[in-house]
Amino acid sequence: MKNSPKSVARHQRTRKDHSMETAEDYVEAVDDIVTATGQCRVVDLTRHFGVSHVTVTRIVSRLVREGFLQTEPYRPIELTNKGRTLAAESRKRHQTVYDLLLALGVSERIAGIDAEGIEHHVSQETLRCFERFLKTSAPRTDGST
Amino acid sequence: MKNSPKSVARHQRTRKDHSMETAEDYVEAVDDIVTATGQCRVVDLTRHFGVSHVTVTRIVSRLVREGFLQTEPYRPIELTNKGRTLAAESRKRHQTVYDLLLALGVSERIAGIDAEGIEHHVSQETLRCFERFLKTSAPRTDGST
DNA sequence: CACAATTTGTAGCCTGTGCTACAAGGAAAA
DNA sequence: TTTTCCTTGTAGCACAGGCTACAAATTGTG
Ligand SMILES: [Mn+2]
Ligand SMILES: [Mn+2]
Ligand SMILES: [Mn+2]
Ligand SMILES: [Mn+2]
Repeated sequence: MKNSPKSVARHQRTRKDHSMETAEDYVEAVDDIVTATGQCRVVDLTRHFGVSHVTVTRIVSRLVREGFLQTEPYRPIELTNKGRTLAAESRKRHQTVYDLLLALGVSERIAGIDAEGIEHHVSQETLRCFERFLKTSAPRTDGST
Repeated sequence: MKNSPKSVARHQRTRKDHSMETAEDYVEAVDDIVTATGQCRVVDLTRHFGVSHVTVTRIVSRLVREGFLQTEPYRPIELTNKGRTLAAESRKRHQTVYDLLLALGVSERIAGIDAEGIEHHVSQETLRCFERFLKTSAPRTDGST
Protein backbone atom coordinates (compact mmCIF):
# COMPACT_ATOMS: atom_id res chain seq x y z
CA MET A 1 0.00 0.00 0.00
CA LYS A 2 1.19 3.50 -0.75
CA ASN A 3 -0.22 5.05 2.38
CA SER A 4 1.99 2.92 4.56
CA PRO A 5 5.05 5.14 4.52
CA LYS A 6 2.85 8.01 5.69
CA SER A 7 1.45 6.09 8.63
CA VAL A 8 4.93 4.81 9.44
CA ALA A 9 6.25 8.35 9.70
CA ARG A 10 3.33 9.37 11.90
CA HIS A 11 3.74 6.53 14.33
CA GLN A 12 7.49 6.93 14.43
CA ARG A 13 7.01 10.54 15.46
CA THR A 14 4.55 9.52 18.17
CA ARG A 15 7.05 6.99 19.51
CA LYS A 16 9.74 9.65 19.52
CA ASP A 17 7.41 12.04 21.36
CA HIS A 18 6.87 9.42 24.02
CA SER A 19 10.60 8.96 24.49
CA MET A 20 10.81 12.66 25.43
CA GLU A 21 7.66 12.75 27.50
CA THR A 22 9.14 11.67 30.81
CA ALA A 23 12.08 14.02 30.43
CA GLU A 24 9.77 16.96 29.79
CA ASP A 25 7.49 16.24 32.72
CA TYR A 26 10.39 15.65 35.09
CA VAL A 27 12.38 18.78 34.29
CA GLU A 28 9.19 20.81 34.54
CA ALA A 29 8.40 19.25 37.91
CA VAL A 30 11.92 19.78 39.24
CA ASP A 31 11.80 23.39 38.16
CA ASP A 32 8.40 23.90 39.80
CA ILE A 33 9.44 22.25 43.03
CA VAL A 34 12.73 24.13 43.26
CA THR A 35 10.88 27.39 42.68
CA ALA A 36 8.24 26.53 45.25
CA THR A 37 10.34 25.04 48.04
CA GLY A 38 13.98 25.86 47.31
CA GLN A 39 15.05 22.33 46.49
CA CYS A 40 13.77 19.17 44.87
CA ARG A 41 14.18 15.77 46.52
CA VAL A 42 13.30 12.31 45.29
CA VAL A 43 10.38 12.24 47.67
CA ASP A 44 8.96 15.42 46.15
CA LEU A 45 8.87 13.84 42.71
CA THR A 46 7.39 10.68 44.23
CA ARG A 47 4.50 12.75 45.53
CA HIS A 48 4.21 14.82 42.39
CA PHE A 49 3.89 11.87 39.99
CA GLY A 50 2.30 9.32 42.28
CA VAL A 51 4.89 6.64 41.61
CA SER A 52 7.28 4.83 43.93
CA HIS A 53 10.56 6.39 44.97
CA VAL A 54 12.34 3.58 43.12
CA THR A 55 10.78 4.61 39.84
CA VAL A 56 11.72 8.23 40.48
CA THR A 57 15.31 7.33 41.35
CA ARG A 58 15.78 5.30 38.21
CA ILE A 59 14.24 7.94 35.95
CA VAL A 60 16.36 10.64 37.58
CA SER A 61 19.43 8.49 36.93
CA ARG A 62 18.55 8.27 33.28
CA LEU A 63 17.97 12.03 33.04
CA VAL A 64 21.31 12.65 34.72
CA ARG A 65 22.92 10.33 32.19
CA GLU A 66 21.20 12.25 29.38
CA GLY A 67 22.31 15.60 30.75
CA PHE A 68 19.02 17.08 31.93
CA LEU A 69 19.57 16.76 35.67
CA GLN A 70 22.45 16.50 38.10
CA THR A 71 22.56 15.15 41.63
CA GLU A 72 24.68 13.28 44.13
CA PRO A 73 23.69 10.56 46.59
CA TYR A 74 21.34 11.86 49.29
CA ARG A 75 21.50 15.36 47.82
CA PRO A 76 18.82 17.44 46.10
CA ILE A 77 18.12 17.14 42.39
CA GLU A 78 19.14 20.06 40.22
CA LEU A 79 18.57 21.09 36.62
CA THR A 80 21.42 21.47 34.16
CA ASN A 81 21.27 24.30 31.63
CA LYS A 82 19.99 21.79 29.12
CA GLY A 83 17.32 20.75 31.61
CA ARG A 84 16.35 24.32 32.34
CA THR A 85 15.97 25.03 28.64
CA LEU A 86 13.75 21.99 28.15
CA ALA A 87 11.72 22.92 31.22
CA ALA A 88 11.09 26.43 29.93
CA GLU A 89 10.03 25.20 26.49
CA SER A 90 7.85 22.50 27.96
CA ARG A 91 6.12 24.82 30.39
CA LYS A 92 5.35 27.35 27.68
CA ARG A 93 3.91 24.69 25.41
CA HIS A 94 1.98 23.13 28.29
CA GLN A 95 0.45 26.51 29.13
CA THR A 96 -0.51 27.19 25.52
CA VAL A 97 -2.23 23.83 25.22
CA TYR A 98 -4.04 24.43 28.49
CA ASP A 99 -5.12 27.90 27.39
CA LEU A 100 -6.38 26.56 24.07
CA LEU A 101 -8.51 23.96 25.79
CA LEU A 102 -9.97 26.63 28.06
CA ALA A 103 -10.63 28.86 25.07
CA LEU A 104 -12.56 26.02 23.46
CA GLY A 105 -14.72 25.73 26.57
CA VAL A 106 -13.11 22.82 28.37
CA SER A 107 -13.38 22.99 32.16
CA GLU A 108 -10.26 23.83 34.12
CA ARG A 109 -10.11 20.41 35.75
CA ILE A 110 -10.37 18.47 32.49
CA ALA A 111 -8.12 20.89 30.63
CA GLY A 112 -5.49 20.31 33.28
CA ILE A 113 -5.72 16.57 32.84
CA ASP A 114 -5.86 16.45 29.05
CA ALA A 115 -3.12 19.05 28.56
CA GLU A 116 -0.76 16.85 30.57
CA GLY A 117 -0.84 14.24 27.81
CA ILE A 118 -1.56 16.36 24.74
CA GLU A 119 1.35 18.77 25.25
CA HIS A 120 3.96 16.18 24.31
CA HIS A 121 2.52 15.68 20.84
CA VAL A 122 2.14 19.29 19.77
CA SER A 123 4.67 20.27 17.10
CA GLN A 124 6.11 23.74 16.61
CA GLU A 125 3.76 24.41 13.73
CA THR A 126 0.70 23.34 15.66
CA LEU A 127 1.83 25.33 18.68
CA ARG A 128 2.07 28.46 16.55
CA CYS A 129 -1.44 27.84 15.25
CA PHE A 130 -2.70 27.49 18.82
CA GLU A 131 -1.00 30.77 19.78
CA ARG A 132 -2.44 32.56 16.79
CA PHE A 133 -5.91 31.33 17.61
CA LEU A 134 -5.56 32.49 21.20
CA LYS A 135 -4.40 35.91 20.04
CA THR A 136 -6.97 36.48 17.33
CA SER A 137 -10.03 34.95 18.90
CA ALA A 138 -11.66 37.18 21.47
CA PRO A 139 -10.50 36.25 24.97
CA ARG A 140 -13.78 34.93 26.30
CA THR A 141 -13.63 34.62 30.06
CA ASP A 142 -16.22 31.87 30.04
CA GLY A 143 -17.00 30.07 26.83
CA SER A 144 -20.64 29.18 26.73
CA THR A 145 -20.47 29.29 22.95
CA MET B 1 2.86 20.39 48.67
CA LYS B 2 -0.90 20.55 48.56
CA ASN B 3 -1.11 20.61 44.78
CA SER B 4 0.51 17.21 44.59
CA PRO B 5 -2.69 15.16 44.59
CA LYS B 6 -3.84 17.16 41.58
CA SER B 7 -0.66 16.49 39.62
CA VAL B 8 -0.78 12.84 40.66
CA ALA B 9 -4.26 12.46 39.19
CA ARG B 10 -3.19 14.14 35.97
CA HIS B 11 -0.16 11.97 35.45
CA GLN B 12 -2.04 8.84 36.40
CA ARG B 13 -4.56 9.64 33.68
CA THR B 14 -1.80 10.19 31.15
CA ARG B 15 -0.25 6.83 32.04
CA LYS B 16 -3.64 5.18 31.67
CA ASP B 17 -4.10 6.83 28.27
CA HIS B 18 -0.79 5.40 27.17
CA SER B 19 -1.81 1.92 28.23
CA MET B 20 -4.72 2.15 25.78
CA GLU B 21 -2.80 3.84 23.01
CA THR B 22 -1.44 0.76 21.28
CA ALA B 23 -4.80 -0.98 21.44
CA GLU B 24 -6.52 2.00 19.83
CA ASP B 25 -4.00 2.38 17.04
CA TYR B 26 -3.97 -1.34 16.29
CA VAL B 27 -7.72 -1.90 16.12
CA GLU B 28 -8.03 1.18 13.94
CA ALA B 29 -5.30 -0.11 11.64
CA VAL B 30 -6.81 -3.59 11.44
CA ASP B 31 -10.17 -2.10 10.58
CA ASP B 32 -8.66 0.14 7.90
CA ILE B 33 -6.67 -2.67 6.35
CA VAL B 34 -9.58 -5.10 6.34
CA THR B 35 -11.75 -2.47 4.69
CA ALA B 36 -9.09 -1.65 2.13
CA THR B 37 -7.83 -5.10 1.22
CA GLY B 38 -10.28 -7.64 2.60
CA GLN B 39 -8.02 -9.02 5.28
CA CYS B 40 -5.30 -7.94 7.70
CA ARG B 41 -2.07 -9.89 8.03
CA VAL B 42 0.87 -9.41 10.39
CA VAL B 43 2.91 -8.07 7.52
CA ASP B 44 0.31 -5.37 6.83
CA LEU B 45 0.63 -4.08 10.36
CA THR B 46 4.41 -4.31 10.12
CA ARG B 47 4.29 -1.96 7.13
CA HIS B 48 1.66 0.26 8.67
CA PHE B 49 3.54 0.94 11.90
CA GLY B 50 7.10 0.58 10.70
CA VAL B 51 8.07 -1.95 13.35
CA SER B 52 9.33 -5.50 13.05
CA HIS B 53 6.93 -8.39 12.54
CA VAL B 54 7.99 -9.72 15.92
CA THR B 55 6.76 -6.61 17.64
CA VAL B 56 3.49 -6.82 15.74
CA THR B 57 3.01 -10.48 16.61
CA ARG B 58 3.57 -9.90 20.30
CA ILE B 59 1.23 -6.90 20.43
CA VAL B 60 -1.43 -8.82 18.50
CA SER B 61 -1.10 -11.64 21.03
CA ARG B 62 -1.70 -9.22 23.86
CA LEU B 63 -4.72 -7.70 22.12
CA VAL B 64 -6.13 -11.18 21.51
CA ARG B 65 -5.64 -11.92 25.22
CA GLU B 66 -7.43 -8.67 26.07
CA GLY B 67 -10.32 -9.44 23.74
CA PHE B 68 -9.83 -6.83 21.02
CA LEU B 69 -8.60 -9.14 18.27
CA GLN B 70 -8.83 -12.78 17.30
CA THR B 71 -6.60 -14.86 15.09
CA GLU B 72 -5.13 -18.28 14.57
CA PRO B 73 -1.61 -19.26 13.50
CA TYR B 74 -0.88 -18.20 9.94
CA ARG B 75 -4.37 -16.80 9.52
CA PRO B 76 -5.57 -13.22 9.10
CA ILE B 77 -6.19 -10.98 12.09
CA GLU B 78 -9.79 -10.10 12.83
CA LEU B 79 -11.55 -7.69 15.12
CA THR B 80 -13.85 -8.84 17.89
CA ASN B 81 -16.99 -6.86 18.60
CA LYS B 82 -15.12 -5.19 21.43
CA GLY B 83 -12.34 -4.35 19.00
CA ARG B 84 -14.75 -3.01 16.42
CA THR B 85 -16.35 -0.76 18.99
CA LEU B 86 -12.99 0.60 20.10
CA ALA B 87 -11.94 1.08 16.48
CA ALA B 88 -15.07 3.08 15.69
CA GLU B 89 -14.67 5.31 18.73
CA SER B 90 -10.98 5.80 18.07
CA ARG B 91 -11.46 6.66 14.44
CA LYS B 92 -14.14 9.20 15.19
CA ARG B 93 -12.00 10.87 17.84
CA HIS B 94 -8.94 10.75 15.59
CA GLN B 95 -10.87 12.44 12.81
CA THR B 96 -12.22 15.15 15.11
CA VAL B 97 -8.74 15.95 16.39
CA TYR B 98 -7.44 16.05 12.84
CA ASP B 99 -10.28 18.32 11.72
CA LEU B 100 -9.70 20.64 14.65
CA LEU B 101 -6.03 21.02 13.79
CA LEU B 102 -6.94 21.80 10.19
CA ALA B 103 -9.54 24.31 11.34
CA LEU B 104 -6.86 26.06 13.39
CA GLY B 105 -4.67 26.33 10.30
CA VAL B 106 -2.29 23.42 10.73
CA SER B 107 -1.10 21.88 7.47
CA GLU B 108 -2.47 18.50 6.49
CA ARG B 109 0.88 16.81 6.85
CA ILE B 110 1.58 18.13 10.34
CA ALA B 111 -2.03 17.68 11.44
CA GLY B 112 -1.78 14.04 10.41
CA ILE B 113 1.34 13.57 12.47
CA ASP B 114 0.27 15.46 15.59
CA ALA B 115 -3.24 13.97 15.65
CA GLU B 116 -1.70 10.51 15.83
CA GLY B 117 -0.38 11.28 19.30
CA ILE B 118 -2.86 13.85 20.56
CA GLU B 119 -5.94 11.69 19.95
CA HIS B 120 -5.16 9.34 22.81
CA HIS B 121 -5.28 12.09 25.41
CA VAL B 122 -8.54 13.77 24.42
CA SER B 123 -11.29 13.14 26.96
CA GLN B 124 -14.99 12.98 26.17
CA GLU B 125 -15.53 16.50 27.44
CA THR B 126 -12.69 17.91 25.37
CA LEU B 127 -13.87 15.98 22.33
CA ARG B 128 -17.30 17.52 22.65
CA CYS B 129 -15.73 20.97 22.85
CA PHE B 130 -13.75 20.25 19.69
CA GLU B 131 -16.90 19.12 17.89
CA ARG B 132 -18.81 22.19 19.00
CA PHE B 133 -16.04 24.45 17.77
CA LEU B 134 -15.99 22.70 14.41
CA LYS B 135 -19.76 23.03 14.08
CA THR B 136 -20.14 26.63 15.19
CA SER B 137 -17.06 28.39 13.91
CA ALA B 138 -15.38 26.27 11.31
CA PRO B 139 -15.24 28.27 8.08
CA ARG B 140 -14.54 25.05 6.19
CA THR B 141 -16.76 24.57 3.17
CA ASP B 142 -16.79 20.89 4.10
CA GLY B 143 -16.42 18.48 1.24
CA SER B 144 -12.80 17.61 0.50
CA THR B 145 -9.94 18.39 2.91
C1' DC C 1 5.54 -31.52 -8.13
C1' DA C 2 9.54 -29.01 -6.64
C1' DC C 3 11.73 -24.97 -5.55
C1' DA C 4 11.82 -20.11 -4.26
C1' DA C 5 9.89 -16.27 -1.99
C1' DT C 6 7.08 -14.54 1.45
C1' DT C 7 5.04 -14.78 5.77
C1' DT C 8 4.79 -16.13 10.40
C1' DG C 9 6.64 -18.06 14.61
C1' DT C 10 10.18 -18.50 18.25
C1' DA C 11 14.38 -17.70 20.97
C1' DG C 12 16.76 -14.40 23.12
C1' DC C 13 18.45 -9.78 23.69
C1' DC C 14 17.61 -4.67 25.15
C1' DT C 15 15.47 -0.35 27.43
C1' DG C 16 11.90 2.02 30.01
C1' DT C 17 8.91 2.27 33.67
C1' DG C 18 5.96 0.19 37.09
C1' DC C 19 6.21 -2.56 41.78
C1' DT C 20 7.65 -4.69 46.80
C1' DA C 21 11.00 -5.78 50.16
C1' DC C 22 14.86 -4.85 52.51
C1' DA C 23 19.23 -2.15 53.65
C1' DA C 24 21.53 1.93 54.71
C1' DG C 25 22.13 6.90 55.27
C1' DG C 26 20.55 11.30 57.36
C1' DA C 27 17.72 14.13 60.24
C1' DA C 28 14.86 14.84 64.10
C1' DA C 29 13.38 13.62 68.77
C1' DA C 30 13.91 11.78 73.07
C1' DT D 1 23.99 10.58 72.42
C1' DT D 2 21.04 7.23 71.29
C1' DT D 3 16.94 6.04 69.21
C1' DT D 4 13.41 6.66 66.01
C1' DC D 5 11.63 8.21 61.68
C1' DC D 6 12.05 9.72 57.11
C1' DT D 7 14.58 9.39 52.93
C1' DT D 8 17.37 7.21 49.64
C1' DG D 9 19.55 3.25 47.63
C1' DT D 10 19.59 -1.54 45.93
C1' DA D 11 18.03 -6.19 44.67
C1' DG D 12 14.93 -8.41 42.13
C1' DC D 13 10.43 -8.95 40.00
C1' DA D 14 6.80 -7.80 36.11
C1' DC D 15 5.18 -6.06 31.69
C1' DA D 16 5.25 -3.38 27.24
C1' DG D 17 7.39 -2.84 23.19
C1' DG D 18 11.67 -2.26 20.49
C1' DC D 19 15.39 -5.38 17.95
C1' DT D 20 18.14 -9.51 15.22
C1' DA D 21 18.70 -14.18 13.95
C1' DC D 22 17.01 -18.32 12.76
C1' DA D 23 13.23 -21.85 11.90
C1' DA D 24 8.99 -23.33 10.07
C1' DA D 25 4.84 -22.78 7.46
C1' DT D 26 2.42 -20.98 3.63
C1' DT D 27 2.12 -19.25 -0.87
C1' DG D 28 3.55 -18.46 -5.48
C1' DT D 29 6.24 -19.93 -9.62
C1' DG D 30 8.55 -22.65 -12.92
MN1 LIG E 1 3.78 19.35 31.39
MN1 LIG F 1 2.86 16.02 30.54
MN1 LIG G 1 -2.54 7.28 17.46
MN1 LIG H 1 1.08 10.29 24.45
